[in-house]
Amino acid sequence: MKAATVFGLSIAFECNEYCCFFVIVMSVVTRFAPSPTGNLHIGSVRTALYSWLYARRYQGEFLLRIEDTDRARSTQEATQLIFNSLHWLGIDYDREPVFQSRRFDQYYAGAKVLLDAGKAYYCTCSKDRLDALRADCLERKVKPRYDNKCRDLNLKPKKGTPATVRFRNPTSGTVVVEDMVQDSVEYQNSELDDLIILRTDGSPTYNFAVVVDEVDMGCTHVIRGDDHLNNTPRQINLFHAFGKSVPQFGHVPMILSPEGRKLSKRDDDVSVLEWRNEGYLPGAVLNYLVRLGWSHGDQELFSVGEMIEYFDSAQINRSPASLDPKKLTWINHQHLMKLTPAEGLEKAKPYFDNRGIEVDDSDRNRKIFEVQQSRSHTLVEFVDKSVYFFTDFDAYDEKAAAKHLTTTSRPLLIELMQSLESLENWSSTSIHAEIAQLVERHKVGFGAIAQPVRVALTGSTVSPGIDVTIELIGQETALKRLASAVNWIETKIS
RNA sequence: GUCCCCAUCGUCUAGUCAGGUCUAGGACACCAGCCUUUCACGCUGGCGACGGGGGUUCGAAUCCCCCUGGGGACGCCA
Repeated sequence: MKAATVFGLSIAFECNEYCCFFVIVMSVVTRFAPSPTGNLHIGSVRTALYSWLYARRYQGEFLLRIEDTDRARSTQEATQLIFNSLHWLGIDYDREPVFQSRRFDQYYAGAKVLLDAGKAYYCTCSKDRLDALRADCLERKVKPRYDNKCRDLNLKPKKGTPATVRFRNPTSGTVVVEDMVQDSVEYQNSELDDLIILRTDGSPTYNFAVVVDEVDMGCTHVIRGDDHLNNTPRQINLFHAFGKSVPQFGHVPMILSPEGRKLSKRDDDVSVLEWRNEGYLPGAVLNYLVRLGWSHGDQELFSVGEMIEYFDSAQINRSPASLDPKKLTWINHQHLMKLTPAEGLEKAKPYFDNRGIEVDDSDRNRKIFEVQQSRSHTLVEFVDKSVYFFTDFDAYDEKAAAKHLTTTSRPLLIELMQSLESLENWSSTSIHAEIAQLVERHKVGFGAIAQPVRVALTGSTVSPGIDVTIELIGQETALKRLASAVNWIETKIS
């Protein structure tokens, strides 16, 4: 569909038959507009996902806008974090990102249009006066709002005189937000006041900048957190003042911490990149996030393609959802189990690198992933559980060694070592046959030999099937570790 | 304080708009059992919810009102 987006217009002009089709293709434009002031947290990522899904679902465009008008709080690092997070998740955007900090000319121009039309005015009220006004309102237990002191003064401040520009909000009537998620929400204009659109330093305020941006970027659908719902009537009035059509809004509820509290931006555990570090798969993170507040019947597991195919704003929940790390882990496990060995190995590579272990794409390594994937919830867990295939462990698990590395198991280990030494066809099948014979000869249970061997080879009592574990550890290493175990038992006795 | 939003198992949710098929379904987690050479996977079963009160109706999780609880907004932050 990318190609259609790029070539849509020219094809549309050439071919009448497809014209109508491409009008639909070009109609949806959504956007994600984070402010670069810290971690990109989970709630933001989910609104980005919903916007992206919506655009992809309707073959529209998805745009990125960095809201960095607050120079004091915006950072380069945070901007990079946004790019990295989206890139890791595979949430791609269709045009170059828009930076609000580079669009001040457009905001001035927009303000001038309103000023010239008498829809905005200069205000010379000082910050102190405004603060006092607000404090007074709070004291009188009424909604804090500007008292319109400068509204009809027709001020023309000279250069150098500090003045803000305010929007002349309608004083009567209602504004109805027709919302894709919240249905229609009605506000009285009397509840709204004349918001500042340009600060004394000339910079635009949020509610004004976004309206100019939505218009310039041609956004048709604005999907964002419901903390913006109360801003929406002001923005709608602004759209009207510009004589522009109002985009379709969709206000999605926030995401709460597992304890049901508001997520804090400072919390590291709410950053998606942290989830990457913990070994979660981007597809699984998307799957988890999409189900948080949205559903498609009883389906729990979605590929990205399915999300796009089924995503539907009508099924977005109106109530906030709490994060459940255990369900994330389960979903990640499910996605991990669907990976082919080659894919799994490739995705695990960076995590092996972190531990200084080199893994190439060999048949053996693929098989290691294959036998571990149902036992691992995350890539980190997979790597942690597989190190003994690559490097020798430092020490036996104390309890495991005490229980299984004993004088009783010693002869069995020695005997197995002998049969493995002469084994020509090194495969789990033939290894299994050797163990089976041993078990038969000594009239013991399979576990009587499997557990001591497991401890000898892996250091602990947990591993995949013992035959395949032996195979994958390799003949040379297996014999070496078996010998060490026998020695260990001897030194323990003496 | 004012305005706005929300409310089904511990959690994510289906069901709510078009009231009956809901003694409320699924999933995660938890518990028990089966499978089994350990750990997992898998399978079977169990525990577990319509916040409260009024209406409307033959019938309410579903519609209306009130209460309670939670959240948001009310910035020269975004």
